[in-house]
Amino acid sequence: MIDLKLVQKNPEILAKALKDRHSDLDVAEFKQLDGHRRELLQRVEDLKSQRNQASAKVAELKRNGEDISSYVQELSKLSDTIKTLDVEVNEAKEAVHDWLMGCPNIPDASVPIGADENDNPEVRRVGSPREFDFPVREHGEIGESLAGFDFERASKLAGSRFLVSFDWAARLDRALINFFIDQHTRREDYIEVAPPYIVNSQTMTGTGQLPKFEEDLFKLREGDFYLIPTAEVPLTNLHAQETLDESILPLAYCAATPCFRSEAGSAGKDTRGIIRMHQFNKVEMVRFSHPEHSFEQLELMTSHACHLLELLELPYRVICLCTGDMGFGSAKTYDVEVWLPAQQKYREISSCSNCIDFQARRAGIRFKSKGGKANFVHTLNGSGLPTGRTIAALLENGQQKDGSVILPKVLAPYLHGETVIQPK
RNA sequence: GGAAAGGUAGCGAAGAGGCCGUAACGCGAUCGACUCGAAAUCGAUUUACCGGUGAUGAGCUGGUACGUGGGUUCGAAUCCCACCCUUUCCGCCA
Repeated sequence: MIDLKLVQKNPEILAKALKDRHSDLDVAEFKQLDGHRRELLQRVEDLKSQRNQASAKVAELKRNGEDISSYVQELSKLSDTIKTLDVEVNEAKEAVHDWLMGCPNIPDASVPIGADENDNPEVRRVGSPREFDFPVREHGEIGESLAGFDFERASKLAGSRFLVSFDWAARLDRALINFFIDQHTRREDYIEVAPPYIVNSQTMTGTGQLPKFEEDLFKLREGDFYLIPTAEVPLTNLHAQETLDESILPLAYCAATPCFRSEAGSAGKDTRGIIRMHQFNKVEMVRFSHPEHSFEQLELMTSHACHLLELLELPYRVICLCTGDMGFGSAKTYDVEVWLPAQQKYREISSCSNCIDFQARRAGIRFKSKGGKANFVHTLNGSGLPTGRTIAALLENGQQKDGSVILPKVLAPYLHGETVIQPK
């Protein structure tokens, strides 16, 4: 949620942000809703002030044993008026709140202005795509031919966009999780967390999945429960409604969890392979930062995702999402894209965002210095990394002419030394 | 799933229709006094949000909040209803 005060005092800032994002929201509508709310509020608060004064008088009279019946009748009328007006005030408040909850974050000044993914500038490119002297196969085919992926049985068990992994593929998934987590917790400053995979609607609202993007989520039939689409949701909400001591910032968490996404609206996209699944495993990084340092923290966190790809010897590039392509809650996002030889394209493997105070305000995550005033922290999140897309990249980039796949040496300790996947 | 107890400031906890919500009492935190310094002691300060005014500050001023949402009442932390959560016990279970 963006700052109410900011919209009231500087509506032109939000107007520009909405235009740059190609949003169809109109600040004029907010002005009208908020004006209405304030007008009603003033009226009802004035009446309540009258009632409070009168009530004190009634109490005093009653204590002295005097007759209060004449007051009671008049106050009854006043209370009825207040009750009616209170309903209107609540509706007006809700309208303003709903508008704000549906309003995206304001992009940082450093974010390039653009309409869609074609306007995302490349920040840097690392490693160079390998030259192949044989026809390159796509990862789904490689995985199936090496008896690691079983799409048919996955479809039988659950449906399309699911995967059953066997043998080396299942082991590789587990190895990558351990490798990523070890890097984050031993080399960097992340604290490993094992959060719930199911959260309630308040938690989903804190990070911005609700109320606007409910169709992207899997909702459980019983109770107020949703499957997490990313560990960003439980990790960021760990400190919801808390005031942190300033000295513990920056605070970093990572978690390996399955992620569940309905992929509504992506029919026909990435139907081959394992790029877009309803369920996949991912290690997520989340950082809580002092507002003054959050953009440095974004660079740092992005470098953590990139470092993993370097260790895995995968060519990648980093792009900066333009205003039109950025996610709802983000003020600035870097996407890290890994090279997929079969597609002859860089494809998103990590998305690192600084949400500034947007999520912190929704979830009530504050920090306080000694003797200072509480203020909202800045929250950041990034993939580091998803196992599925990483495996896809490893298979395509490591494929050999004889059908085998050579995996990077760095994974050897996690695979009992077996870094070559041989055809049976 | 059943039963009981509970949910009030940073923490513990009192209050049981108006005299009690910047909320008793205890702890903690911040500042000050005493001290060479510390401890102990003494004193002061210490909720958030939404309006009005003002400068998105200070100050002044009004309103709201006792788990959440309703109800009764001139008036609710207090009475009634529903729900959520916590703890303990029982049942079931990896």
